[in-house]
Amino acid sequence: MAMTDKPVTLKDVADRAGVSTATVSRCINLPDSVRPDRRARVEAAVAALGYIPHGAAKALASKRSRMVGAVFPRLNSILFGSFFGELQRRLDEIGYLLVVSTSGYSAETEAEQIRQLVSRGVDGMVLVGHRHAEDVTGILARNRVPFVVTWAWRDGAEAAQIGFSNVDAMAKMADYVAGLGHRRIALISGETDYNDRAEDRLRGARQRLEQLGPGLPDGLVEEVPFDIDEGAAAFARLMDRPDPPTAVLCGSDLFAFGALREARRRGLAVPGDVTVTGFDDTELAACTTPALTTIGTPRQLMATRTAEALIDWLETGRKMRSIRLETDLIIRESSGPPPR
Amino acid sequence: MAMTDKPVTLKDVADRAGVSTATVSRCINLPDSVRPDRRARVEAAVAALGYIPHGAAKALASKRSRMVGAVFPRLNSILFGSFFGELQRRLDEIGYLLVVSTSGYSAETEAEQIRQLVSRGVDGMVLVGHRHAEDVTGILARNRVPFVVTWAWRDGAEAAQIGFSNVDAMAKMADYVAGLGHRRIALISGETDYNDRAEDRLRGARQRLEQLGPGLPDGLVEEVPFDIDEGAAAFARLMDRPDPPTAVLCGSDLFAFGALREARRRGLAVPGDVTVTGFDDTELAACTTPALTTIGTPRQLMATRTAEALIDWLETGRKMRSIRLETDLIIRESSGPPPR
DNA sequence: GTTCTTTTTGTAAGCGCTTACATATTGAAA
DNA sequence: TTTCAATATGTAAGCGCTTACAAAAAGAAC
Repeated sequence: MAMTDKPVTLKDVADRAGVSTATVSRCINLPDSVRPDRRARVEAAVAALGYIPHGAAKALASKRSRMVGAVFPRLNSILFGSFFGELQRRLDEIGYLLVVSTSGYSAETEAEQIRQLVSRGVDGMVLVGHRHAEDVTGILARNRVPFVVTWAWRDGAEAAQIGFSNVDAMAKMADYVAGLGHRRIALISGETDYNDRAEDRLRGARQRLEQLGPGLPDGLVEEVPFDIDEGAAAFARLMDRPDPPTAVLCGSDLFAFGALREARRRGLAVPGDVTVTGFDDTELAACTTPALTTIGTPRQLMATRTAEALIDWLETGRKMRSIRLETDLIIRESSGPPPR
Repeated sequence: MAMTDKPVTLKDVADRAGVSTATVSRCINLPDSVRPDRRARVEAAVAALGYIPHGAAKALASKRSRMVGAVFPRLNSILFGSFFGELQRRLDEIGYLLVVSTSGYSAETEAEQIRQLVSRGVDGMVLVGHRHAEDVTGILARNRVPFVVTWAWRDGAEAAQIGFSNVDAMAKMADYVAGLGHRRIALISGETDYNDRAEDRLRGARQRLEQLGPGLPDGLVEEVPFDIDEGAAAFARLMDRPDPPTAVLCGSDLFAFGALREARRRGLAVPGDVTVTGFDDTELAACTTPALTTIGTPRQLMATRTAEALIDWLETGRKMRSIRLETDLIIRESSGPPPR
């Protein structure tokens, strides 16, 4: 295949095809602008030499990398997996590469990662939530990197957003559980520092429960890191109270899985003794025993729309418009009336 | 901050600090080679201007992108999540960026994606399994892109590998289940086309079961796509047979989750009526009812070692040596003696 | 102070590609 | 044919950085 020992360049192709480098470049980027016979010659040369374009050179010359960056809190969890996978797939289809990094739920780290990605020359970015370190929007603006906020929704937000209202979603769940007759309702929440999704969910539950009567006293709110075992431990603490709740809302399916495990360990029936609900409707929510009542979040749709809208923005230069998506209350088996 | 409207370049920093571009470059890449006073001036200029290096230019000039590529079958599943997340985290620590794409379990697509990543200039690659399209190793070799194979182990393989033996792992499970007294044992396997992990697991089970007596007749092997629902359906087909198995080995926890769900739907007790085992020990294997007996795969360790060894290879130029990792049989509640 | 070595800095030539702009070719109309 | 517009191609100037190499400065030894 390769004639020489060094990587094949555009120039090599041009020489072999007997045309200028400009023509080869056009064959690749604007094929219609070169006459068919020449194009055929060039394509033959490309194939014969096994030419692979040099992305960095391309990016440098064209000032576009066709890379989109994303910073997620974590990757090693079922939470972001489906969103991320779909996002990657869609971007790939449109010819963009997704580069991803993680913030570990720290605003500092997130800012650092964003800087990294900007330095790598991403054309656009996908962020999670509205809350970020001070300088983030500045950096993004100064470097003209369009970005979308996902997983959240704020009315009238300046930033482009494709997401759902965490407040409303959790309120919906609170509504349902209170409607079942529960009067002592607890919440296992993710840590709310620099996490506006967790904060919104907490607020949604609290507002609605206060409105409906039961309220949500501080003692019944456990704020813990996103993790199954933490969920289990938080559930244990709640049930060890002198006045344990009859329903435990979880800010994440992850917590609910832990809670279910702990309930089983203690011989507590769900929902007979205590109702447990999740949030996210992850792949496995339907597989637990009992199957989990939870909030369905439109992760796949959110990913698809994000990819499409962001790329459109990048290609046309016209700022995308935000899209508000809806969540669903999914009632399975883990919820029921309080024990009497 | 920024004085002009355009992105800040090395030259801008150099002008402001009153030094040459070479000196600025050195401040960034070999800080020790420039005198402290000048370095301070440069650093001040960098800070004042908010300079962010241009990755593409850097890559073009230095012929190193500090990017590592990875192609996974899928991303939107719990299977690769923990491996991937850890890999990303480790690479980031060492200053490398992970760019990832998916093959959808197709060799064609995988080759395409690898070409893409090579074109993007990745310095190294992480692949899953040993089986790839024809030209893959050629492309990688010609472009001098070192790569590691993960999730699998082949004695004497030429490629660098960090993984475990899927054959041995599944044999271990077969051993255990046969030892429990089962004589009709079925297997729900992932599709084996272009998937040597699934193939190895199938082979491991078959070899060992033949050796031990029960054997693994074709009728008791369901080969389906990696998916919970497919697992449930396969389990249903197996149990609908006139002579249903007393134990169902699953080639993935995913299948097992589906099987458990279907068993519950049918009122089958696990393990009373039928034993179900998984593979991978995903986060949730301990949370199902009954908790899943499965094979623990060293995903985190594999990720850590992969990152370290690959980067070492890239930096020193000395080919890394392969590392064989071990799997564990994890016995929980979903397995027991056959009904009598 | 000299002289010679060592360290620090600057100069400038690319890295592989895109893209104005200039030039050449084509084909239709006259 | 000739003429002119339209189209296709080539020329060459960068894109922002790294890095030989050359030049200058600093330090050591005398």
